[in-house]
Amino acid sequence: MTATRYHHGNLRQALADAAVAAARERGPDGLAVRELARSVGVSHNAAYRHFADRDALVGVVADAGLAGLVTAMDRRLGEVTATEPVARARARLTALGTGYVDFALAEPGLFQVLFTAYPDPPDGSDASDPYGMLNAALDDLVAVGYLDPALREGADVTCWSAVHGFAMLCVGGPLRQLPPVVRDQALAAMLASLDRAYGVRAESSRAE
Amino acid sequence: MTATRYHHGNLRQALADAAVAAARERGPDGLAVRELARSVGVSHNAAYRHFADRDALVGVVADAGLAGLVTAMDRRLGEVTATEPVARARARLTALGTGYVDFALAEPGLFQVLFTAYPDPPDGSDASDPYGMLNAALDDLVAVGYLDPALREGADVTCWSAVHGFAMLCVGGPLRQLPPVVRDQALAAMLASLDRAYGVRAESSRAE
DNA sequence: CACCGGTGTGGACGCTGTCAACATGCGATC
DNA sequence: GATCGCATGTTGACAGCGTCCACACCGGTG
Repeated sequence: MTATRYHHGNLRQALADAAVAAARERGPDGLAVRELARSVGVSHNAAYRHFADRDALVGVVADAGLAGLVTAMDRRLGEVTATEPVARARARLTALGTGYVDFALAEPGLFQVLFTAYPDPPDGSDASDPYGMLNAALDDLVAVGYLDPALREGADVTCWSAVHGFAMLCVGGPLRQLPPVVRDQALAAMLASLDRAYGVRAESSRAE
Repeated sequence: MTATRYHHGNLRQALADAAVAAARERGPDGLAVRELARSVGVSHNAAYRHFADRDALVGVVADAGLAGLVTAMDRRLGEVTATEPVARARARLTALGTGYVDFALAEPGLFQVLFTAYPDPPDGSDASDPYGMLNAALDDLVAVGYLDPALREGADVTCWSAVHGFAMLCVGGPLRQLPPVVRDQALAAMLASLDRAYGVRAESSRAE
């Protein structure tokens, strides 16, 4: 335990912890540098020895949120029991979406902070990033022959958009009052729609 | 012209106009009561004769945003030329989505303000409300025989989520840097996916 | 003409983020 | 082992914010 190292404690970590706690309870607006400093028993401005400005502190909370999001998605991924390749790949895509919304609903404060300060444009190939996880799942869906390769491009943005929009509408958005039961049914219907949209061969996508 | 009626002008309208202008240029954070008062040449606190608090002023901007959103959706609706009922209903749903994103990208500030203060839970039956417009389009899709009635429930939330999520990710979100061309293609792909998901008969939605 | 109430003003309080100057004490150096 | 430097923490200040209160104005009503 290297708790009380320097002058007082290891302030940086203490502030980060307090910031995450505050964000969980009161969302993005609950993150005030002065109040956090006060809450860890240190005078204002001390925080500025460890964080360039408020945004840097928010960034740390965003990182924590991102980690939580990944964890929630991983948890759902782990619950997939199907072994038949196609069924498994489809279930895994749905699991990712469910985990995403799980996190948003369980940690609305962190979720909101995360998307006011998302750690820069994801390249989509990092498997420890939500976007990377999604891409991997979609690639897998192609590999097992369920997703038409012609529909692969843009599928990532489509899936992310659907799930993200659902979360945003339900967390502080216009659908915030939706009863949990209805909400869960709507989510299931949405994920089923995506599954359906991607399981169909391209010839039926003729427009006009 | 009833411009200078009372003491000075009709302050309420002047403040509302200034607020909308500020929101357009600098988003939700650009809405400061004191600054708005200053910008219309009146001392701070004067605004409090016309708006209970800052939230009330933000609400006015949100209303303006909502109106703009409806206008953008209506515009796209008006561009639909198809006459064959099924093709027309499908095109109208896609048009609504396109209009929604049009507005978000053209007026990111208003769009963001709108969704930090959405005028209370929409009941979905008002045809001058975006959610109502969406529901009407979906009902129409059922009426013309394209959308399976069994899939109608939840379709509203699915469509709204997809389009809203796309807008949020592209406006200040992780996908804010997406090149416009790629962005437009992704949107088209998403709308096509929704169209596909709803045009398919239910028997293919068997899971597991 | 007097007055009353809707409207605008000025001042104050407490909160915020951030900068500058000052104090403190750990750890490396002589 | 004493000393010095630098990272760390403190105090004070400034500008900006939202909001409350007391006061000033002025137009329409009695």
